[in-house]
Amino acid sequence: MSRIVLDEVKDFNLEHIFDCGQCFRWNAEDDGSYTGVAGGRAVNVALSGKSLVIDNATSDDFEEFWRDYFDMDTDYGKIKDALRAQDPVIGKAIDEGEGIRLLDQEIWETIISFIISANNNIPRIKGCIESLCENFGEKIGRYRGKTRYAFPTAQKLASLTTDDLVPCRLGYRAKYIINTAKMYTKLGDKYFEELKGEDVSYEDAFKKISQLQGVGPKVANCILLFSLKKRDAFPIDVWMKKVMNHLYGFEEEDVKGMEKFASETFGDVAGIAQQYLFYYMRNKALD
DNA sequence: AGCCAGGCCCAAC
DNA sequence: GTTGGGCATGGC
Repeated sequence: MSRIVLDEVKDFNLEHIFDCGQCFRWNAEDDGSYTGVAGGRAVNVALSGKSLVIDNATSDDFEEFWRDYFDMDTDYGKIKDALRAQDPVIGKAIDEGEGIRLLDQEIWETIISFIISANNNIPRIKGCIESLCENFGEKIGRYRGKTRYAFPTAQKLASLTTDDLVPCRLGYRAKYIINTAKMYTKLGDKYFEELKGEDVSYEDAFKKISQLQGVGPKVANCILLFSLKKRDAFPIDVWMKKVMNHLYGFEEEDVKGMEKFASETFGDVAGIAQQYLFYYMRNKALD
């Protein structure tokens, strides 16, 4: 079984990366490593000292997929310094989740995952997604004692009815998923992939993604941030409302004010700031 | 037991 | 353009 090792990894903490709410298919092992599936590849990721070990991956896999997935070519140290310099308050949130990185996730999977996330809790979101994969995803093979499945394709989900999705316990989201699958296959992969481009603005991508059923402002911002490389996207959910109230004194209903503040203070890396803040609020026992 | 969860849709202002 | 009720399901 192949594995690859990267030395001298910086600004990289597995718990911070996988537990900051951006992804749902990674699970911690007893030894602190994480096992998950992305890009149709099942791997285990471990950090030993400053070395990142990706098990069940080749160097070709790394160059083709994992390098971008883990955003290895971005200097988070520089971003964190800039955020601290810009705002005195965010430092303690950064301290709490200093090893967060924004994963570059697949668009289709991210769209569906965050439609499922609406008015839902994280353990149940993960369960729904795994169920979707086991029922309708392509079998990848056995790895570490379990059969692993890819995320189901848009074509596959577009061919289903809400009755087919009953075992996944998606509730009222099932029809959104099927309608969005149909819309996605109609528009085509390319339509969405192009939204990743630096020449596509946040506003343009936001409007296009918001056409999908089940995608409101919050979900759209998550899709933009986690799969369309729009690092200025600043998703505001109930946890963000809490932390923005706690750290900055915003009224929890003042979403507009929070967005304005984020844009003015954190600028084109507002989404990265958002990740530190979200992680801080969810994991830190507040005073 | 009852409130809540990474909100959205849709109708009614 | 904004506001509010309704919403499947199950975690805690």
